[in-house]
Amino acid sequence: MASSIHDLARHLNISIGTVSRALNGRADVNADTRKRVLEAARTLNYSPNQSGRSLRQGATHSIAFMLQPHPGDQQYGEPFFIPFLIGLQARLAESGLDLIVVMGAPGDYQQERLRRVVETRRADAVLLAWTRREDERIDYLTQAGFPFATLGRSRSGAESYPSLDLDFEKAGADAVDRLVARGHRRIAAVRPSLDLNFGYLFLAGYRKALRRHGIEVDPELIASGFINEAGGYEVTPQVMRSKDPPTAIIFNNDAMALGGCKALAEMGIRPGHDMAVTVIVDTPLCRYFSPALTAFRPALEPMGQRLAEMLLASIPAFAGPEGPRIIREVWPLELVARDSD
Amino acid sequence: MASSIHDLARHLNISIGTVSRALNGRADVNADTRKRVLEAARTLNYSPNQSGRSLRQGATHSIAFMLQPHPGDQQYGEPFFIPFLIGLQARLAESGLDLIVVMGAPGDYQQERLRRVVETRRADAVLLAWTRREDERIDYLTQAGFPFATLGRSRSGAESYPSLDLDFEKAGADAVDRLVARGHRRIAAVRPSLDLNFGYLFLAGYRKALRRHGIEVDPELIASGFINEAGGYEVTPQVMRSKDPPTAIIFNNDAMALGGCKALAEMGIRPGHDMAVTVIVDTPLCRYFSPALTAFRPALEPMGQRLAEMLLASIPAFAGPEGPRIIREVWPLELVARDSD
DNA sequence: TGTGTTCTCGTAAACGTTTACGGAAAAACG
DNA sequence: CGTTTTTCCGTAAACGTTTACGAGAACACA
Repeated sequence: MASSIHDLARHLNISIGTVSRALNGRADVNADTRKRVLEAARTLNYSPNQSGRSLRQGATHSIAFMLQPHPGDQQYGEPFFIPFLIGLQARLAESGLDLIVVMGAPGDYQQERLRRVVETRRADAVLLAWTRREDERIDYLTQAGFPFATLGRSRSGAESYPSLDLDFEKAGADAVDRLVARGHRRIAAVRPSLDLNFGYLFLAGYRKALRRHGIEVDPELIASGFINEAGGYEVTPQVMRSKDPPTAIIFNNDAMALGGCKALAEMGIRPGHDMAVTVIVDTPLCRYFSPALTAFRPALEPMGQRLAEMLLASIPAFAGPEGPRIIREVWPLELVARDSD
Repeated sequence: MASSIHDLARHLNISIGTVSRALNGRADVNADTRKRVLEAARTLNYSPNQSGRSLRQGATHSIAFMLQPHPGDQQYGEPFFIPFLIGLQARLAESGLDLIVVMGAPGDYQQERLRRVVETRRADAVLLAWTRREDERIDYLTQAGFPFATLGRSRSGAESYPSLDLDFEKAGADAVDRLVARGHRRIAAVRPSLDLNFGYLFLAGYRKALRRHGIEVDPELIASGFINEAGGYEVTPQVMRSKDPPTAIIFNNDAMALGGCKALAEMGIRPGHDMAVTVIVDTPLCRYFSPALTAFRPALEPMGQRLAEMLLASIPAFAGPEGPRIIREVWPLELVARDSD
């Protein structure tokens, strides 16, 4: 059924060593022989068995992407990851790498699955998303000496790994700037309760910008909840109970924003009329919601491509001739003004 | 760094054969030895190298999911697949299988990528989505004798493979029934232009139900376009040009519905007031659109789980003691009544 | 005690590659 | 022509497993 390199060698009456060298583009093989080998490979429909290569080379030619669910989140950051995956996979495929997607039950934080991937050498490197402020996965991987990169920053691991993140701090500040310019002074912030790093960055930018405008940061206007619709629905009323309620709310997540808008609607408050609403990470949902939500949009597909590149550049086996490099980048979020503010 | 079975054997002063047998739960190993081996494996942090197992066993312990993009579709059926993937991966993980996600550039129909997966024996089986009426991928896989299952039916391959599909025919009919019951007689249908099988099924149900109600099927009320927002936006006006325009439109896809609603809005037609709108496959977008779109909802996560089960049941190596079975199922879509009809 | 059976384990081959090594032939050079 | 270099290829080991086979020991039974 499956033709092996032996079949090919027998068919050509040469040794398997030569066949392998010809196929792998090594220099020490006659040009004519190489041509014959390549041709025979095509007609015999031969392609090398991956398991064989992996075993011999000690490389699996695949990358594991750990899709990290949260407690209380049933959606896995739903619309966010698909375009990212598209870019990621496209770039990996260029280098002949496959993408293994690993998910887990919400709440286990995937340490177990991660260990399994690493210990069974199932992938040559892993990609982490939803980085936390202190991230034990990063500690584990650095300590194990396993190649990895992250989508998002963290305080763990001494920045000795490639990472690509969005500039949530600037987005938070930009959101405040825009609202202030439109006359708002009482601006609330709704963010995830977990120690997700982007939540901290967002809040830092929010605070900094308020201070820059001479506006006092009011703890009553800051709420945190589960990073999903229910979370937004639950905590948004908190900021409305302030004696001096906000005239604008910045949500750190699309799902929380949708839940928040539902809560607002039940209080008779209409986003875009009675309340300015801004969302930090744009998704299709923001666009189709009514009113369409002003949001900050990431370039997800290019991000996927770029992170794949960065990961590859950090691995000696895949890096170019100039050797492996650790690249860390922070990408901007682009304002998409719509009807909600 | 990585401990192999040899290290374990040396440490225990027994042969690697015994270690392997102990680890794999074979019968011919002393209970005491087995205990010692398992304990040592734990302390030495040993887990078997996947490439080694794969090579020896001729099985990769992974399943490839071919995410099929369409020409003109940049979204890869975006929100649809994430919950499906969650269920799929969860079930596969239970059996120790990894999930490889393969995407491709839109338009190439992925034959090339599929061949690569099959020929390099990168996965033990593949999973196809977006099945077409006549699907060359199915023909290729059956002819190659490669295990696979499909999300969706097809006319190809003589039904000799497991498949899980949604009952688009019944959904199409139910949608018509509901609209007729609400007094509509001029009901339009907007469907994808490609030979996607679910488009045929939907249209068949639509036609059948109309006839059952004694309503003539008017070709002017049926339009097809690219299965994305732009496609819906482009072709929806066609059905409005009829001398006797529709009072209701059934969209076969959420993205097309959104595009269609945009076109309607530009004509001053408000879904839910001047026009009843129904969508066959519900997504979060339908829920948050304004007006919220009445839609038929699939149970995506259970579907993922079930299809994984069905695929495993069809593979001798993974099937239970009663041997491999080909299972084909059709699941219902559940009506979610909202504000658009 | 002799024979047959059962338990348990070691030996070694095999899976399909890649690659270090060495050697024969050809080419280059004096 | 003799020597050195280059070109090309075959040999065989290695990667880490699993497993067929056989053998020794222990046991059961007559």
